[in-house]
Amino acid sequence: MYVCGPTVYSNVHLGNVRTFLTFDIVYRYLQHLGFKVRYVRNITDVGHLTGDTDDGEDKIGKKARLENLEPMEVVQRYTNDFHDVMNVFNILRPSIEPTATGHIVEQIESILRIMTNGYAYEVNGSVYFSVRKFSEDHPYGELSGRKIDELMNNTRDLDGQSEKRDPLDFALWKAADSSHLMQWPSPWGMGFPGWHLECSVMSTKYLGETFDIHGGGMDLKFPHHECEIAQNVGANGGERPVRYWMHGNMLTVNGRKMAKSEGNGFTPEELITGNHKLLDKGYTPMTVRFFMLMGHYASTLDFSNEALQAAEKGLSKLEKAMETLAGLEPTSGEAGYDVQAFADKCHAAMNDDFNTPILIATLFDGVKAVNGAAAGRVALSAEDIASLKGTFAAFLRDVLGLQAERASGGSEEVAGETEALLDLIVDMRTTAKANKDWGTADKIRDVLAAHGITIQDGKDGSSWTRG
RNA sequence: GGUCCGAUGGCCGAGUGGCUAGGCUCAGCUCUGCAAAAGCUGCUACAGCGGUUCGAAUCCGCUUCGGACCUCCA
Repeated sequence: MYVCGPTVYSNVHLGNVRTFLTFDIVYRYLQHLGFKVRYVRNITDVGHLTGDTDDGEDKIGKKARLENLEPMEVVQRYTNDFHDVMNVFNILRPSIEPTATGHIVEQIESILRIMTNGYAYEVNGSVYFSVRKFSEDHPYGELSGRKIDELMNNTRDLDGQSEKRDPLDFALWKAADSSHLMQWPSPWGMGFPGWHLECSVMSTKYLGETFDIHGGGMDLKFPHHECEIAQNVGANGGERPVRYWMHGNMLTVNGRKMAKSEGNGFTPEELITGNHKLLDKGYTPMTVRFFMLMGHYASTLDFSNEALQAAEKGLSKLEKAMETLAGLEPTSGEAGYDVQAFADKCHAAMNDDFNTPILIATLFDGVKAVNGAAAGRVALSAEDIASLKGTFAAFLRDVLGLQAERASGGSEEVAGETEALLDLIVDMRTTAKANKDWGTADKIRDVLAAHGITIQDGKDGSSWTRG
């Protein structure tokens, strides 16, 4: 599986996170099913232009110039940021994370093959892919459902400044003047590779000329992925280098795509701290992850405080059920629960195009059974409980990647002491309750609540939980 | 302007011809010293109009509104 990774010239925002989360789920589920997955996700560290015009500047080069940094300092900074964010959201690392600058040689070789096949031409030290020529021999626009003639008629900028023969052509190699911070020698002089090329070259190198899954954001479908196909076919022949294309849909804010240019993006940090004008409060990374998984990856997902709060409550319900399940004792009786059907439904949900909303709905069905068992309404055998534990662990933890939130701060010893103290306090409150000293009992509960500790009175005594 | 997609209850969001999605919210009830948690019940959802069909949220047409892409975007 190949997924288009980030261009590391600025901090990632939540919209970016959604896409990588989508493919994290694919990766996790395929592994759960027992597939050996080679997951390649690139880092774009050169070649991504700020525009498609000939004076378009390299995004990383521009950032480096503006901040007076080495381009590789920019790359390192935002690559680190990207990795940090992926870790925060519990998104697994890919098997291979190649960079564009690490594959300049392969890119030049690929360009030479495309030129040999007659689909590219050189102008003033730059090399362009000829879409018109390519389309005479192969389909172009198949993936995004576009037709060459329509594209020709609807090209926006028609000013004749371009050295391209055709507005649809795209750069494989761009000549660089001495002011460019990033440039490499090539058969056509000093320059740097075009953006689309790196993905073609790296996917082919690590996954072969034909591979199973190619993912990326919906906004990359055209032209990026269309160009990738053309380059692969133009260099290696064949017709369809990718068996399955998967596109994650956009995260929207007030119905509009979250994008840097719209100024409506949240950084993960702003979301967690709640430090943003559109946010009522902060949310934990797992709440955000759960929120995103409540929608199907192919649908747009609208961001809102209400939706985040719903996710927070829902996830909490699941987590509580996990705790309940851990301490559940086997019972015998009539009203049982079909744990096998439950597991089967979980698989069926994911088998249907990674339908995480259905999976979550199914998990809530399991929650009902767990709570029912805890209340003595549902009878579960030891085998049933073991099965439920296995299914929840597999789907909630492994597939959905929702890990238990850890109490913040403190070493394990301190945490242990805190727990002992809390147990003592709750015990004292139970004594107060037994003496009908409601004032003391309520005061203890209120003060602990102010510190994020919730006390619950059950029929078998009181217990406390964080958060 | 072109291409494509979408419109589901108070909110989010699944579902593609007949069967309760689910979560959250709100109200009532059970339990409880009071809460919380858990449970039960309800808030009579499928943008509008027409068509196909025994039957349409689901298929077809039109209308209205929204979005994405066509330029860099996850």
